[in-house]
Amino acid sequence: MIDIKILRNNPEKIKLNCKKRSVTNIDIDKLLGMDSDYLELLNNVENIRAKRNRLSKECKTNPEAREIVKGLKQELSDKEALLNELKAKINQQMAWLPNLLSPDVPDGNDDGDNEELKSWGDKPQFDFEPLDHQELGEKLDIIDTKRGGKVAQSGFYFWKGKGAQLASALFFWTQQELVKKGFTLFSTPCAAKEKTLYGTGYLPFFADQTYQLENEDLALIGTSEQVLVAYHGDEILASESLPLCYTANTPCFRTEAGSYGKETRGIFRVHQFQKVEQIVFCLPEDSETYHELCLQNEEYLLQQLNLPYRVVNVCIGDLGAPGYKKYDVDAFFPGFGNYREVCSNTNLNDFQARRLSVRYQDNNGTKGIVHTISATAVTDRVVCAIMENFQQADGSIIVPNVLRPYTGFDQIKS
RNA sequence: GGAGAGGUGGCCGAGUGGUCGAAGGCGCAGCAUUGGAAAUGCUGUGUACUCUCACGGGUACCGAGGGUUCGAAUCCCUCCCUCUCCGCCA
Repeated sequence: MIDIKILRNNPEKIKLNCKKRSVTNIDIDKLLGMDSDYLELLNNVENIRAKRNRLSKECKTNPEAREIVKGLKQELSDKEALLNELKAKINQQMAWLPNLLSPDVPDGNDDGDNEELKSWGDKPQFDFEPLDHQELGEKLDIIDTKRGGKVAQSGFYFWKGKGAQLASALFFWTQQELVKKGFTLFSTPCAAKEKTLYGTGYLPFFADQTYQLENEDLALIGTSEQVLVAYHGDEILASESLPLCYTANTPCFRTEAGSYGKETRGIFRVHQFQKVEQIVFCLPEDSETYHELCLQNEEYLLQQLNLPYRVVNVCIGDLGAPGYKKYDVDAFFPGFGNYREVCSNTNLNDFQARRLSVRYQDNNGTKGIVHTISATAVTDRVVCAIMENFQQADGSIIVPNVLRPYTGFDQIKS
């Protein structure tokens, strides 16, 4: 949520931001008009209430006061109804305003315009034609998308046998590494109510991505970010307790409405995947630092796995509405022949925290709204990257050293 | 699923129509006392919105929403949530 005071004091800033982000469904001038109507009416209503409260105290001794207050009732309730209506309309519009942008965010329309910041690792050289993870997975009988479709739907899949062991090893190892780095591990609800999704900015912006449960105010989570950030909703955190660094390993459910084509081959874009997440709550002045720190963690993990990757600074057109600044980390997928996104790391600024009312207070009593960072650690996509990068001529896959203590084997072969 | 109890400020807890934004306690902060601390004493200590250059006002909030009333934490209705016991169960 944008601070409405920014809108009042500097509407041009908000207009420019909307223009940059190609937001056309909000009429800022109309919104401002509604807001000033609202403030005027609010003032009016509060004055009537003040009069009522004053006179009510006299009613015991002064029967005339009672008649005057009775006369105010209808006017007050009419105006209150109008006030509520106006407020709801304003909130509805405000909810669609995208976050402000960091000055670091590059211009651009889509992921092709993202700015590459660095790359790490050597792309593997093969003296054979490398396969993609789907084909490898089928040959080794460790990925089963066919039966995923049979029992659930296309877009669901099974990890099987050593594939499942490899995936479990990756997730467990990642959790351990993050805990070593000071993150608190959570096991979370995998369903969340509307307020939670709204508070984290997934509603209204990504409404078509959520699996809604029938006859319940519940949807399957699209990411543990939704529940981990909302965890501190309506709370005031002591500033000395910050930063709070949280992690969880959960399934993530996404309808992926409208995703077809080559990008969807294999288990790259699916309805359910597993993700280890990094969430940080911090003081506003520290969010840049922790945004970078989460990136370092992502890089550390990929380096430990020895996966070549690049880091990109995501451009305006590819940055979701709640984001203030975002880095993607793309691992190299030899079977696909290109880099593909495995991590995204977003500084959300106070956008979520304002919606959810997550505040801090320091020893002087100064209060403010915290900033949140939401960053991937690893997902199933990283397992796919491991498969494609460490495939051998005979179709087997070498397990990265760091995972061997958790898999109990160093190679997957048919 | 059945039966019961309950939701009040950071926490505990009083409060059944006006003097209640809310006693009392704990916690926290400041001051005094001390070599320093503990203990003790005094003082202060909710949130949000809004008006005002400011000092300082106003409004709202006792789980949520509605109703009754001149006036609701308190009465009525609906919903949500929590706890206890029984049953069932991964």
